[in-house]
Amino acid sequence: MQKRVSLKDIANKVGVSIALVSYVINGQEKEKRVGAEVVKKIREAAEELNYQPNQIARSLRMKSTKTIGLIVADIANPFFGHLARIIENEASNQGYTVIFGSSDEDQFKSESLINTLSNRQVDGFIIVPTEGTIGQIRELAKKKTPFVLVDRYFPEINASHVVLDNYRATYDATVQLINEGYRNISLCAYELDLIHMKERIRGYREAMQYNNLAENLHLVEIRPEHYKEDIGKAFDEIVAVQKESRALIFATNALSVYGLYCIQKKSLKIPKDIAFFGFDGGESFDLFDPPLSFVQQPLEEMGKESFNVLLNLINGSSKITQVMLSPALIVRNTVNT
Amino acid sequence: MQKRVSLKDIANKVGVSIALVSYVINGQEKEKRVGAEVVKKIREAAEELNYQPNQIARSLRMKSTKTIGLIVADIANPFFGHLARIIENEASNQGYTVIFGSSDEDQFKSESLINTLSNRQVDGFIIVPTEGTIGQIRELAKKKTPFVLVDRYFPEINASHVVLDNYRATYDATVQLINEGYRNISLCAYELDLIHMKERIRGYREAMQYNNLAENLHLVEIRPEHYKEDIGKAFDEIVAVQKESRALIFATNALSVYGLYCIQKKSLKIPKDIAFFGFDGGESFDLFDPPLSFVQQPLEEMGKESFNVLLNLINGSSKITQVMLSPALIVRNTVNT
DNA sequence: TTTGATTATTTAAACGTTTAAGCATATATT
DNA sequence: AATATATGCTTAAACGTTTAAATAATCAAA
Repeated sequence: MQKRVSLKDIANKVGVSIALVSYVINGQEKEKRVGAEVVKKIREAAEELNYQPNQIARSLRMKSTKTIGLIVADIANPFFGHLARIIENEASNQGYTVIFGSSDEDQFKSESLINTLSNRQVDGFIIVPTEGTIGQIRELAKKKTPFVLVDRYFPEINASHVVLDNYRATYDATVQLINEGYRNISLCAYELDLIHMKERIRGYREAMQYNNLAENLHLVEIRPEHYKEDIGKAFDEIVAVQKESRALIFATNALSVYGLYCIQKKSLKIPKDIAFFGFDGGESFDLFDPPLSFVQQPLEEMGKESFNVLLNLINGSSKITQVMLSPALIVRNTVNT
Repeated sequence: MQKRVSLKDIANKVGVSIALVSYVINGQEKEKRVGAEVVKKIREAAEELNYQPNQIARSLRMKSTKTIGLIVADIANPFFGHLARIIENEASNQGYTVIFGSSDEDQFKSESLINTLSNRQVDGFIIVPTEGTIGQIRELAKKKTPFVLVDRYFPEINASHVVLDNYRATYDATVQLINEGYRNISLCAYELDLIHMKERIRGYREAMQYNNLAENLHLVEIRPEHYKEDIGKAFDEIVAVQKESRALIFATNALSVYGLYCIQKKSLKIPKDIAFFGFDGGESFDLFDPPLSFVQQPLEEMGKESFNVLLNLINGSSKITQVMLSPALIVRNTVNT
């Protein structure tokens, strides 16, 4: 790394003090009444030396890094990748950069990430919180660190969040299937103590109950670490027990994709043998023949909104903003079409 | 943001100088001969006040931020998302954090990203370079900024890189299809002035020539901004002209996925009507019936290797390391199976 | 011709670290 | 007893900015 040029270098070259150079570089030559001649010389010297400000020094002095920390479950997961991309764009438009980390749904990794990023003095966090991290989030709130939770949140904590209306997502999907004539509708969800999952389960459950299908309620709870095994078992059971009017709703994208894989393996046809309702888009859903139905999350809104809420907090607002975004049903493989 | 505790706070509490506290915090109490009693007091105070070092201040002083900049084409693209994830892990293991940015294959965004991250004093870069950015890369080299190019590189620049053996990837895929008995083999690639694409095209071309199929050579060049239109046209042409023994190789994942979409739309059956060879894995390839063949990139190696090469450069090595990784063919939908 | 205001510039502290150098004091060596 | 060495701690500069305050120079008003 070659030595970078600093304000001092410009000051020396022009023969003025560092302060003047700083004023000019920051466009404060008017307020600070810098002489026209000097302004010109400083500008030229900066240009000539190709001066680039040292953000680290500036951050130290200003106590603001113009950097946010983004903690997702896994950046390799396209859902979070997309979200990250949208947040990155929004941040960049506002002069912020993003440091990211993947928690892997592990509370210890989450804790270590929060610490690392805090020590790097990020101005705020956007966090997809993981099971068991409620204490960490509480701690952030206690320290008055600006942060926004996305995708999931803790109802016990009064903090800003931007999430999907998960209840409505599965409720609507279930009703859609009921309207299409299905009766044996199962929901495949993670066994997870996080509100978004609980809500998705509740949406399904209530939709079934309100439509007098309580006795057909069939909730398949999948252990995240054994999802392949558990989904496999669930299929065996469904195929053995339900003989007709079968439909399957998946509560996450990963579950949907592996579910599809099983459906293929068992040579079941969608929607003839079993109807399918996935979560989040994905290339496979379009490629299927016929294309598959799924719950679509408003990712763009989710990303933009979460950054903007965070920005407000960073700028000193203490208003807590809780946003619940509406899902959209992309309905395609109905028996009727 | 609550005021964070600094070395000074600890020093005041214990009643010693800041220097002593720094020594103890950094585990230098032996070398710097700090009294046992004082060490204990400082440790206790640090614990009690929950001291967390300010990395920004440390960075300024040490001229090292323990941060790297990662510039990919698009973090939302699962290929880059995975790569980012692997790099993130590797970096984290070595005490580094990652600031990322997506260039969108746009040279101006790339330039602005490089500048922003440089000003944030990243210790080095991992870059997936974009068309037209050779000047920016040259500039980095000139300034002796540590960097590693991944996925693509510029043969004109003597710098470290970690890439796939792209020539072999398409060469092997082509030969595989020839061995399966296909004769009318087309390659669908981007019209792009980047070495990885050129090499993929060359691999296909030479495989055809060496097997006396030069007259069947059919290269479909897709304009990145009009890929849907161009792929559509290509299909019309292929279906119209080639009547039998048809096979299609795609030079990137995105092309593969949209290609699949077209194949579905045209109700072509794989491999009966047309054989398929994709690039990079992807959930859809497994879900297809029968599962699809593709060229697999050693992502794990690519990520780890690129970070380690970068780390060497950061640590002062001036050795240029150029790594070419071998692709693997995942062969599945052959006519023979 | 002093005073006051205006204009242009410098000084210096601060942000939170790290670390070389200096300064006491105690202990060991001759 | 004088000197050398070891021990324990402090001082202060440095990293590259920002910015309030001080200073100096110029000019206008009285």
